[in-house]
Formats: sequence, C-alpha cells, structure tokens
Amino acid sequence: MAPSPTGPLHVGNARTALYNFLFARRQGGVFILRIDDTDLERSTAEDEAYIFDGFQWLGLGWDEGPFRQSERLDIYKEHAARLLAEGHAYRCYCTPEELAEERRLAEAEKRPYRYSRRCLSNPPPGRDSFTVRLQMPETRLSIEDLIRGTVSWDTALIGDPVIVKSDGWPVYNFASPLDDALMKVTHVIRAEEHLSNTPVQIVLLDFLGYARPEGYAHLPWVLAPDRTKLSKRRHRVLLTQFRDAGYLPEAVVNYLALLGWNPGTEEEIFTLEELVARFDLARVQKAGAIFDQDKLDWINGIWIRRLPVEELARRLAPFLVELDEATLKRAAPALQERLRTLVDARELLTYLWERPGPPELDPESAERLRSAAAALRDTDWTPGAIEAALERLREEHGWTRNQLFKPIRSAVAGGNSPPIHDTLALLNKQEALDRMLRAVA
RNA sequence: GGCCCCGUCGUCUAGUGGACCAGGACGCAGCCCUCUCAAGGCUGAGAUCGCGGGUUCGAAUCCCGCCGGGGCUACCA
Repeated sequence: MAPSPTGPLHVGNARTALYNFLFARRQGGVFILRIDDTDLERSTAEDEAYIFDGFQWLGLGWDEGPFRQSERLDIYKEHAARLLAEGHAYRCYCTPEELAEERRLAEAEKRPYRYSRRCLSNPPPGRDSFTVRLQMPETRLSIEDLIRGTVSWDTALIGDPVIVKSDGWPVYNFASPLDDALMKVTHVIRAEEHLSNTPVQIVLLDFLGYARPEGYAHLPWVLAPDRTKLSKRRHRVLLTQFRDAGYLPEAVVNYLALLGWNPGTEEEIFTLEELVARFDLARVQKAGAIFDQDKLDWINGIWIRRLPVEELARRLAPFLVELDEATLKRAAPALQERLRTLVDARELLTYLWERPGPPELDPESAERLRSAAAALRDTDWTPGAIEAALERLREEHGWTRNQLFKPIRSAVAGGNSPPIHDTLALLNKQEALDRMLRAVA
C-alpha cells in the first residue's frame, strides 16, 4: 500500500488500504507501507501522520515500512541514468510554454496530441534545465487484471512520458513501479484511476529488466450520492471525521469491505479476521459504488450492540465528558440497544447534566407524579428497586405504564431517555425527587 | 478528440444460457411488541437487468452497434 500524503486519509484510500491488507493477509504475504511523497510541493508531515493514525485506528498493521520515496532519490537517479545510457530515455529541454503550444496546435488541428520528440533528435542548444522522457516503443501490451480481466493497449498511441522532473525528482509513474519491483511487490492493488498508467509502468519495468508484478487489481471508485467523486468540502469522507462522529473502527472496516466486495453469501457482518478469511479479489465489483451513510449507521449500531458493556462504556467516555466513569458503566447497558453512533448517547443522557424545563401536566398526571415521588422516597436507588416500587404503585391504582411513566419522564428528563427505572437510577436520588416535586409545585 | 474502464430495485449487491415474470441487505411504508427512544419480529412497495439489434427452443447472462458515466492523455498521484 502506497498512499500519498497530499491530503488527509479519506474513505477511498482507506478502502484501498483495507483490500491490500486483506489480500496480503489472506495470501500469508507481507503488507508493506510506503509513502509516495515525490511531490514535494503537496506532501506534508501532517498528512503523513494522518495515514499512520488512520491505519492504526482501523487495525491495519503493516509488516514492513514505512518507506518514504523522498528518502530514495539516489535509487531513482541511478535508474534514470541507466535508462538514459541504454537509450530508453532521453533528455527533454522543451519549456512548459513550448509544450503547451504543441498541445494547442494539435488540438486546433483536431489530431490526438503526443509529444513531438523534438528533443530526441535535435534538442535546442544552450539550455540546461531538462526533464527525462521515456521513449515509448511501438508494441501491444496487456495485463490480466484480477478484477477486470484482460486489458490491453497500443503503446504507439502513448506520448513519451516525463519520468524525471526538471527538479530531479521522479514522477509517480517512474518511482512507483520501480519501488514495487525493488521491494518485491507481487500484487499491485490500487484505484481505478491508475489503470491507464499501467502500460507506461510496464514499459519501464521491461526496459530496466525487472519482472512485472504477478498481478494487478484496479479497484472501482467510491462515489458521493450524486455519483461524482467524493469531495472533502461537501462530504464527510475523512477517517477522523468518522471517528469524531461516533463510528467504531470495526463498523467502518466492515462497511468499507462490503462497499465493492461481497462474500458470495448473505452474511454481512464481519470482523477484520473474518474478512481476511473470506476476502477474494475475484469478487470485487467493477463499477463504482456510492458511499451510503445509512448503511454505515446500521452496521455501526450492530457493532455497538456487539461490544461488551464495559468496553462500550470506555468508548463512550470521550463523547460524554460530563459523566464520570461509574455513571458511564451504569448507563452503558441501557444505552447499548439505542445507539447507532456513540454521539447518539448525548441526546439520551443530556438530562444528567442539564435540568429540563418545567413540564406541562394535566391534573391527573400531576397526581400520579406526586404519588410516584412519595413512593420513591423510601426506595433503594437501584433500577430493580425503582422498577418494583413503580410497578406496585401502578397496580395499586390501576394505572397503565404510560400514564405513570410519562409524567415522570417529562419531569425528570424532559425528552427521550432510557427506560424509566434506568433514567431515575442514573440520576442522583435527591435530584430526581426534587425534579419530580418541582414539577407539581 | 485519442486510448482505456464501467452500466441489475433510491443505495450496496446476488446472478457466469433454463431452478429469475430477477434473490438478499440498507433505507422507506404498514403491522406486532412496547413507559419515551431504540432494539427485535412479520408484511409490503420498489428493477421492462442503460438502449437497439442479433445468436439460441430459451439471454440479465454470448455477439454487434449505440447511448450515458468515469479515468488517462501533467515537469499531480
């Protein structure tokens, strides 16, 4: 896996990373993390930190690395020199303006643009700034893509690509396949946008005498609801955003795995380990998939319910900073089947740190509330005792649960809250009784 | 423009010539359960399989054409 630190990790990168991880583990192979940071302008340390962070959060541990391309310049220089010496590449002294002019002309004449190769035969003299271009051969190439099957190209149709920029740094199409070969990468699993880059990379490998990867797999896009590319501005796409919004890494992994892949059975809920056991590139989808927040929410709810309660309490802590650990532990069981995200808990428990406004009560409700307060005064402050006391009271008067609980809830919590005995027990006893009495005062 | 990829319910998908007048899941609607909110159970609506030809006794599945979307065509990755 070789992400570029040119922006925070988003769900598309994360899914590519996941599929790489699953494939590597499934094969019993080695999962390598390489940082493709040859674009010095756009790469930042902050974005690199996001990558480590994101991988860690999702539980995608790498076996080797991280390697950084920015630390391997000598290797690229050496290989570029070899290509030059062996006549597979040449220096190009054309200025960006000249190239733009060539391109403009081709467009005006409605012919497909390809670099003219001027510098191959007679470079303009007296210039010292140059790029290195790969001299594309005229041949037919094909790969067996693990997802798409046979894909082939006529390399004569591809213009000589720049492989070394005038600042001496290699471009992606040079550094990436070269490093793959040097690092003995067997399978290149990456986003669909790279499919068209493959022939250039193969030509390069062939010239250098390095073996082509055993397999390629080009993954389909992850799209926004309008089928456009995900945008950081308009959509929630950053891993950190999901974490902050109360999503579990288990759920994100599970959902991402299903976004473009299925096990061929009707099962949908998987741990990382279970995914490793089932994953198969041949079952990856070819078409782009829209990221569906609703389905993620559903899966997140399932994973919340699968957590041991103590663990749920721990994960809830950052989202309920108003509450102490003991309260969290007591609240967790009642919360568990009511949450789709961890932040949902705030809505149900706000009453614990904020007094609700005075409820509107009809005379009968007020009377029931008064009775409840009286009955509860001498009750042990545990959910079980409270429930028993209220049930006794209810039977005594022939009230329905709704008749009795509704006024209590509105006096104590205001809006929605956990089952009434939990709602009460979680609150300090005196405070709960005060709220009830204040409502009927 | 050239080359390449893609196209099944709103969404994720099953489907590789007959068991498909297309199955599952999310979402949606209704019912049940129920102290609010959920969770859970049941039922339902929802796809002329992008379009048009062809092959075949038979096509979502094979072939051809078209349309639509996307990528590459950068001294980004």
